[in-house]
Amino acid sequence: MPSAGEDMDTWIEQDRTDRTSGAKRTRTSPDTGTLGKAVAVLDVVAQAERPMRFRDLREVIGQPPGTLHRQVSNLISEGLLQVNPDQSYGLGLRLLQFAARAWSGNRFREIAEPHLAALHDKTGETVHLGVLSDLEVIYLDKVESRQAVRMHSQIGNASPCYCTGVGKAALSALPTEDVEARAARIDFHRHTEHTLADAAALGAELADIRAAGIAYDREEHETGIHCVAAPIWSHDRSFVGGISVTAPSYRIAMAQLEHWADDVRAAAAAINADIEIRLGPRA
Amino acid sequence: MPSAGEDMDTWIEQDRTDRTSGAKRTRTSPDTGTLGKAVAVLDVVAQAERPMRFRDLREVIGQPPGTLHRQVSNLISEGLLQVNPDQSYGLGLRLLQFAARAWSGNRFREIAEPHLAALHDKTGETVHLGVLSDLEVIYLDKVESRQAVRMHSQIGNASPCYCTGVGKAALSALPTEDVEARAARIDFHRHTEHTLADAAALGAELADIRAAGIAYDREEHETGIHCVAAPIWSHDRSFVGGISVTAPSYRIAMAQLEHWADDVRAAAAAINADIEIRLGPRA
DNA sequence: AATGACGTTCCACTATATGGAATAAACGTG
DNA sequence: CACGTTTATTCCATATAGTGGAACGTCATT
Repeated sequence: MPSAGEDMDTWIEQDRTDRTSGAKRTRTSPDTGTLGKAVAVLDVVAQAERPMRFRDLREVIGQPPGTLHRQVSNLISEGLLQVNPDQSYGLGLRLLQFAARAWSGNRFREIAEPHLAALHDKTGETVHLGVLSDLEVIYLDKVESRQAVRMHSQIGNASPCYCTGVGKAALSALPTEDVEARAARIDFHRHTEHTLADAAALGAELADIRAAGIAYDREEHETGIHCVAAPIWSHDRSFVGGISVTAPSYRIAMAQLEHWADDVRAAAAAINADIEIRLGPRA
Repeated sequence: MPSAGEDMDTWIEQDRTDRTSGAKRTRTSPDTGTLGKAVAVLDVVAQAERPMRFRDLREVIGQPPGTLHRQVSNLISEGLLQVNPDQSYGLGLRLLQFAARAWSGNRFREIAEPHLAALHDKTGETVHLGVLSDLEVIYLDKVESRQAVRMHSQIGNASPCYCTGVGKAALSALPTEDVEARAARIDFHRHTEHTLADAAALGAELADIRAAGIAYDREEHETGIHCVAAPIWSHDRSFVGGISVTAPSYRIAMAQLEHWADDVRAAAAAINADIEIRLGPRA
């Protein structure tokens, strides 16, 4: 049993007996066979900075040309991958379609939506909804004042859990053993001078957050941006996430964030109550 | 060679010698093996109206329990699928992450963006960017006045090509043989009383559109909504799409749309020029 | 025109997905 | 509350489907 990090998979066991016994398991998930290799390709294309052509892919993936070619062909046939006019690869449009459904079909998002809107009305600042996915927070929704900044710039994006309000709030909803297991795998990159430095600092911070029911991001991810956040969770904690009110520090003082804490906490509590009702044990 | 419909796959041939010789090929893509089965599962979950539990999936997919279970397990491990608290399946968050990248990394969208904004400034109405994907239009971007309507409600969504402005514009950029091949596969559902009834009507309409360089949707998809659209394309027509200005007919008269036609055509021409420069043969 | 790099196809081989059956867990019901 | 029934999960021999080396096109480069 490799790691006890994932507890949202209790229903379906995912670790199968490791056939390739001494194989290097870098980071990527318990053997998912052909599918795993396929999404590995997608991942490379998704993560890539510069345009990736066949040769570039080959270099990163390390598969022989014949094999890679077929994998890529299949992905293209399925619409998950595209060839740009300049023969570089891009993610396929089918992923957009899937995501549109994933988003609109997401029960958490649906339930949280009105509460986010209310919170935005009350504060006038940007409100986020995010859920924890392993070591990252994925933003599911966003309500903001000026539409100038595009919604898509955030939705679906992932940020580290240890330096965001939503991330720390989400972690605070997990049992400490679980947090410790995850923390051990975190690469604590120092984004700003306020970024938490290590697992110990995170653990201490989380204790405070649990006590208060509120998490602050004090410019820990991006200089000049801070936020108040509160945790939300499903009845069995298989999902944990959070909501936050984010603002630029030059305009909104820390004191103001603290003043909003009650509203944020209340909104989160309301969401949790709704979740309990609509997704609870006896839903 | 089964069908001449897909010409955006010339670079990578996707039809492999059919091992299962007399197999029924309903509609889904030329044998993509394990991957194909996996996305078939995703598709079922995505398309599903009611919540799908294991049993429901099994019924639709028609795979034996053991097999389906492993496929589902793998999808879950990869984050492409999730189990909701009520043990129904939903699309995974990883799809959101991929989509965020697919969107921000899309060259077409990137190039078109400023032109869409300009067109919106000029008209004050909602502007769309969509690309043709087989028989459907997938919306890549949207600029609208009131932010009340959520962006996500459209982005990534697919609409039929035969009853939307963008769709008809896109088709008009394809060679007639190609259009005919696709038209033969279209199910001409009568969304409104103005919806084109069959392939012949579509063909005639497309001739007009080609001549004018402008397509109208005269409440053909949704009653009370009409639009002006113009085609855009890549140098080799491997991608075709369109941009449109959409408005409710009660507020904006047809005459006004016709008045905007020149602007729409000009914007599309500008996008095409940009594409030629930045994605052209000698990019 | 010749060279070389890159991409694609082919086919014997074997790793991997398959599905039937057996097991376990959840569910409803008398 | 125990029973039968439905639904989900595990296991394993088998065969299918993915693999990768090598041979073949194809395009750019000198």
